[in-house]
Amino acid sequence: MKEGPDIAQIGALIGDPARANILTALMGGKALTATELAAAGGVTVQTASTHLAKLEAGNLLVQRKQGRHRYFTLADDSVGKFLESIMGFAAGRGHLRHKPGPKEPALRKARICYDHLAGDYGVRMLDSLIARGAIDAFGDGLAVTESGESELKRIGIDVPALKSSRRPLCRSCLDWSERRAHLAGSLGKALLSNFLDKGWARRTAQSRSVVFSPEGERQFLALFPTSR
Amino acid sequence: MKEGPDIAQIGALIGDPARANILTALMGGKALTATELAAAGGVTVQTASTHLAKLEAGNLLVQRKQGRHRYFTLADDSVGKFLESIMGFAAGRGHLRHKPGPKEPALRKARICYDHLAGDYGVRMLDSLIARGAIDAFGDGLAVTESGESELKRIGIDVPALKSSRRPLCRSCLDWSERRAHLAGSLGKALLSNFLDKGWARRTAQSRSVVFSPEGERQFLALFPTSR
DNA sequence: ACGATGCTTCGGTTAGGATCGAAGTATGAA
DNA sequence: TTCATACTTCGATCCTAACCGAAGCATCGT
Repeated sequence: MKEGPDIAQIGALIGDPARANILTALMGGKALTATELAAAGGVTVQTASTHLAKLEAGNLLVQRKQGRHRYFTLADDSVGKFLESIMGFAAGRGHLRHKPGPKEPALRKARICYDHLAGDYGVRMLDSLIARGAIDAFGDGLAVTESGESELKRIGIDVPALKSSRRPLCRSCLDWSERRAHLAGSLGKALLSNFLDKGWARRTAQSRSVVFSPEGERQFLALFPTSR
Repeated sequence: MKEGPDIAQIGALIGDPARANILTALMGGKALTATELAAAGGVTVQTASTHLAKLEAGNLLVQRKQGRHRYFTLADDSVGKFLESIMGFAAGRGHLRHKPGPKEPALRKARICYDHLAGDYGVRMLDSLIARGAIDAFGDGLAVTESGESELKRIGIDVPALKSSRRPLCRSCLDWSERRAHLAGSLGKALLSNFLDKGWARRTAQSRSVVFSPEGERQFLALFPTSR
């Protein structure tokens, strides 16, 4: 009858629309204040405050006080991974929004998934890396090949340094819009940072979408050609 | 503001205790009737009926009419995979039941995770297969080696036949009680079926736990020794 | 045809929780 | 010190949805 962990608690936390919107907003990876999250959730600050307290009690969020602001972030990347998996599941089952907003196309093209690149461009990047043999796809898992390591070095990614971190180097992450895998893990994070540092793309203030500059887009597409 | 798929709908479905218990019961992999699920959820049949209708509308369940019975199962193995991931997350965050029931130890030792073996024994089996080189662990992914293929053949598993199915041969599945990976995928399913067919173990009627016979346990432990 | 079983639908009750206005606390700026 | 901003807590309202009793279908056995 009552077996295993209590999934109802977590489900209930995600089940409220305001909280779901708050969590979705935090998937952008940026720390946001309570007021910003209230706007994201479509509720007043009082209401948002209680929601944030509940999410924090449920260990989904952590807060960092800074002056009179309180910045909230997802508790760790396992939460982000977890939420993205729900989104993938939801998208695959037709649990889509009634009204796809104007920002939808931009989101499908390129967006941030916790700390790495997702959307069409994210999928394209991983496909391209696999096609050229820089990354080996082994069942569910991914691994950088030797040739891939030197290739990434040319782009400006120090793979051995990334390996030393406790976090997995490569992980595949199911993309809710494309329904295919994109690259997560410390390498995925490093690649996105790389693009942002080079000025190829920038994060938008309000949304999770990533906007490429014309030149950046050209470079990106040249670097990661489609095999077909 | 409103970006991406609607995770709130799914969260709400899982968020009700009765529904969560129903889903947990169905993780056993067996098709269950509405009446049985009512008992699992701790509610009357009327209430369970409305819950089941909602879960079906949310594409989490499918029903199969058979005479005057209606058998419910999880919609497909992606639902099982998804739910197990929530359980893993919940277990890791201390969202455990207040009262660990008397069946808990049995569940931790060996239980069914949708269609394959989980718990201590499930983890032990995968560890042992990896340690002897029958399965290669490659980042997140798993793959059967050539020597593993012939070894499994001796046990009675036809790996090439399993490969022909669309379903992945090996997948790692995070175990909520052990917090480590066990073997899922068509191979995981085949191994469990194999043990059941041989009479080494049997599924229990009410619970997800798997009970080994004394002789079956001896055989299993001999076949999958711990490396330490 | 008849009753028994399995399940669903209807109606009405109840409880939990989401919500916001208003007041209270903390931090920073002037 | 005084005011403004950021956030939380309190109190009260309101609404959804979970729940069960009772009645209604559907299917099986005899």
